[in-house]
Amino acid sequence: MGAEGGDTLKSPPFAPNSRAMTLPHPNADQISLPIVLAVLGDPTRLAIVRYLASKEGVALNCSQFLDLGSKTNLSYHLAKLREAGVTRAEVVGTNRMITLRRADLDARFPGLLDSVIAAAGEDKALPAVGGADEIEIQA
Amino acid sequence: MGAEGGDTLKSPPFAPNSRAMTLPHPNADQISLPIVLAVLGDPTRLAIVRYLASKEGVALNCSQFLDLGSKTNLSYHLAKLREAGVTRAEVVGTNRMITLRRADLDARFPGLLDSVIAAAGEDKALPAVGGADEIEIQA
DNA sequence: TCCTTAGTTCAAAAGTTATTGAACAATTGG
DNA sequence: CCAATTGTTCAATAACTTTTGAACTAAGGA
Repeated sequence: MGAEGGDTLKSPPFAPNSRAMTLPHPNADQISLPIVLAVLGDPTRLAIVRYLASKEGVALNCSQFLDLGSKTNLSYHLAKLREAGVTRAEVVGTNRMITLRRADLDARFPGLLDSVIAAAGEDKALPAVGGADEIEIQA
Repeated sequence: MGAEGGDTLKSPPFAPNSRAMTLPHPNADQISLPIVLAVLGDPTRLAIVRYLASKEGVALNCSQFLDLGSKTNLSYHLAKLREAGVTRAEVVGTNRMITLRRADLDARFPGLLDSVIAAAGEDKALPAVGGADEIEIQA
């Protein structure tokens, strides 16, 4: 991945967050540029971000991305995105409702997310989330 | 690095370019977003790009970056940047004159380079060329 | 309660990337 | 020509990252 991304799936260096119910996220000022770039530099994760951007305002659960990989593999990639500060995951029952951290990213790295999303939209080589059965749950 | 970057230091999938005198570069339409992001997601390479941006218009040779790593290591990172299409390296004598491929990057990914450079400029954790990162030991 | 759905964790295997030093090649200045 | 300068290549190794399946937890519905 390049930039050292911390522990991934180990004891969080982030918020207090004990006794599970929320997942660890960096706060805005802890978001690192090289880590964000490295995390976005993976086609699966870039495809996740592109899809999230295309549904902005809607919180999606992990199963929405099953076209992009196995359940286990998505769990891994979604954790990377969350730990890098690119996405936020809110626990709702057995679901993780996932959103882009647009405001935080725009504040830290103005223009970056927009240019990445626009360019990703043009990228024919990226894997895509197929337009089949979509169960969107409103925020 | 994430995105599959091709062979690196092997037979070029790019231009004809036989019998060394020019180095292999992708042309603009071959530049891939995930590969560029993955390549920029390394602190050393991001520092190289930041420094190139700070000297835009000037072609720098590899030795300029020696603060960021060993000669061999820089050769490796500069090859990655070149192969991803982020930089151009022109052979001039024993030197490789290195420039940012700003026009090509702006054409392919509008706004991306500017936002990365601006954000990298704010990043206190990145290694620096001008000695800002150096620990000076007194005699 | 039992079953299903949603997602995580673990450990192993595979694959990639980064770093190193020694050896090399090409150019240029003395 | 010789030596210095510039940078590449090679092979080894270290250090990650990604992918996988099996086992697991937690919540919610029948």
